[in-house]
Amino acid sequence: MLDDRKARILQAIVDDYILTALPVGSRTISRKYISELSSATIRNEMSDLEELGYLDQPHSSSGRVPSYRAFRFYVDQLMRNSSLNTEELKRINGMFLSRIDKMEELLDNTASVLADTTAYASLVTPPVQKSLTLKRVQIVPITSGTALLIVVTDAGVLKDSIIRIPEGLSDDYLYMLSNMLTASLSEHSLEQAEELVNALFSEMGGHRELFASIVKAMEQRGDASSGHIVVGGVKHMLAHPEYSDVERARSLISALESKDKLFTLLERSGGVEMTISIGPEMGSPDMKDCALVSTTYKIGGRDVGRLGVIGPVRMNYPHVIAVLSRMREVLSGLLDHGTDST
Amino acid sequence: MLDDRKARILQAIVDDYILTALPVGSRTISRKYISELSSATIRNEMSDLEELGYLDQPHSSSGRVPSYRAFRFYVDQLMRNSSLNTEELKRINGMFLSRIDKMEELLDNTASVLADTTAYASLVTPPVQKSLTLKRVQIVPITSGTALLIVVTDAGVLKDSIIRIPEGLSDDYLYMLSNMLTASLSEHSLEQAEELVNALFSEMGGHRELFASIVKAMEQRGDASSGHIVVGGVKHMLAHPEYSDVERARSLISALESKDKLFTLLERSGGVEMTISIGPEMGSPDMKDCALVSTTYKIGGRDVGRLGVIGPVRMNYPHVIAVLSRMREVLSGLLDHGTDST
DNA sequence: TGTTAGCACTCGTCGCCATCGAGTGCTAAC
DNA sequence: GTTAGCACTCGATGGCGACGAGTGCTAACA
Repeated sequence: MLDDRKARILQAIVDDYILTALPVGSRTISRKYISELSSATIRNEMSDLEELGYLDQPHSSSGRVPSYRAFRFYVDQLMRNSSLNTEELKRINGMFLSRIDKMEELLDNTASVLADTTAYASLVTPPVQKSLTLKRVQIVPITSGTALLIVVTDAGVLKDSIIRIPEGLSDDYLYMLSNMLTASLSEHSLEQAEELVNALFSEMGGHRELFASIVKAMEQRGDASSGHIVVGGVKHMLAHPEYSDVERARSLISALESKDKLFTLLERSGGVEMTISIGPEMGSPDMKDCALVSTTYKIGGRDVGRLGVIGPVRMNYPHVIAVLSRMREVLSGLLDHGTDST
Repeated sequence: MLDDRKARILQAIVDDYILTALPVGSRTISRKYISELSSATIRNEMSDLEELGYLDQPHSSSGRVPSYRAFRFYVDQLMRNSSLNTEELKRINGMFLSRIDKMEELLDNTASVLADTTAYASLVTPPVQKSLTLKRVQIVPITSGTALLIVVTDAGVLKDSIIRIPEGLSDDYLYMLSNMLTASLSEHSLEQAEELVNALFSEMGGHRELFASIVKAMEQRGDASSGHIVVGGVKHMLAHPEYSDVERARSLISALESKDKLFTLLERSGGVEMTISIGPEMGSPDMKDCALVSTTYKIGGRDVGRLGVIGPVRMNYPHVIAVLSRMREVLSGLLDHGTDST
């Protein structure tokens, strides 16, 4: 643990570094942040902080740069809450205004707003409804051998998929079957669906493959990893000096285009309300000078998806956290009306 | 028009420039491409070509760089067809192998393969079915005030959207209505849908708003601009030396993130089978050192969507064209089975 | 008349060096 | 324990000369 003065100096260094991305010197701290102390005193403290692993020195006669450990400490102990100004609130609330019918579009919008208000890159996962309550199941024939399985939950129709059906089933049979499925699944969660469908099958008999493909489609449905991830605001990343080196920019963009990697990144923090991963904690070497702040959003009180912001390690954490908090509220509110979909 | 020798020299210059991205000198041409001519002769010709506007000279004692006009000429007159090697064919055909149920996923895959085999960025638009034949229409209730309108065409279910419905309609009424809609719309095109729905309304009477929202949803459906665009392989762009300048990279990525811009870009070339836009032809100043090669893909013999490749102006056009041609065949073939969807 | 060898000239790139200044560590005085 | 002072470090900046790729021009040649 650091004593008060060291913590205060470390905070000043991190604050300044977040602002400028330049190594911070003792004189700067003394003049701009802690005028009661002379630069010499601060120099001594900085020397200690370096020894403790909180600061790095790019070369022996330059200012100090906060290490990953300093940011960890900053995030855990030093950081103060930030609040949004009215303009930012207005922009976020603006998402309410335009009626959005398609989930796809809502996610794209969310990603843009998130990226533009933070000036970093953003990640948004579509909602997964493993735990959502089923409202209705309907099978709509497409061709003679295929049909569309539509699953409506309390959060709207979140996805739909193609299933194979035996040839020669009449529309009315499928309609009837849909009604029976709806009757037996309604108000249950997707997790319970499999056994309920099987129960219905053993009761009704009939087309084994049909029931099997329904079960399979529902399983896929609950599996979040099949869903993709919306990425926004990559352009903002290139504006930060840490990416003035094209090689770095390239590997970052590479990482941001690998949806799988992003997915495990978001998934790792599970349902935790607000998670921060910094530098090496990101796992991937491509992202070792990035940080990710992510949060969940809810439908009907249950976590169904994640919002995240990826920025450089020296990102403005308090602001990002404030934006994310607000966004999750807005998005959760929007989705809880249960009328939006696809 | 250029005489044979000038054309040959221009071709050599463009070829070399495409390979190296460096200004090309007369000696290089003489040694590597046209050994029957001395560098001095080529120098004279190059001087002429510069006068004619086909070459630029970055500074007075450096080699020549092909101008936009040279690339136009190259593309229109000089370029020879290229064919794909077996490895590339294998990769493209690999898209067939994994059974893909979701349109979303198919498009993502297409974009990745397209980007990775060309090593440029790729664009893919989802199919639009203005001209497709309707097979079935079904209204699936979601909540008491909303329903999902599902439109099945000969290319599968391409999209579906939420409509408002009057409260208190029974499921069976909607099912009946769906069957009537299907009966009257089936085998007609989406363009004709509006009047047919209106005709059905005046025949049946009843819920005016319901019919209105069906018409509205179908209109939106046919409107391609509502669909989004899948972009892939942005990482490849940063590997090219023209984007070693971060500012340029930033404005390119900015452009690639603005789906609207991309959309008009693709739309402009309408249904033309293979279009090439070079540099200034791209319209946007953000993309003035890019080129776009784009093509259509078909469902049931009709153009429904576009594939495009965005690269630097000095991109490998013959190869890109070969890849695009093959991709459109594969994709069209895949979609023509009519069983893939959402 | 078209082609080519030769040559002077241009101009960007690279490496070298001196200068500058931000920032440090250390010492000595307060 | 704090601070003023000072020598020192080291990256950044800018000037300078050497280098070389490439040019345009001229004169000789087929």
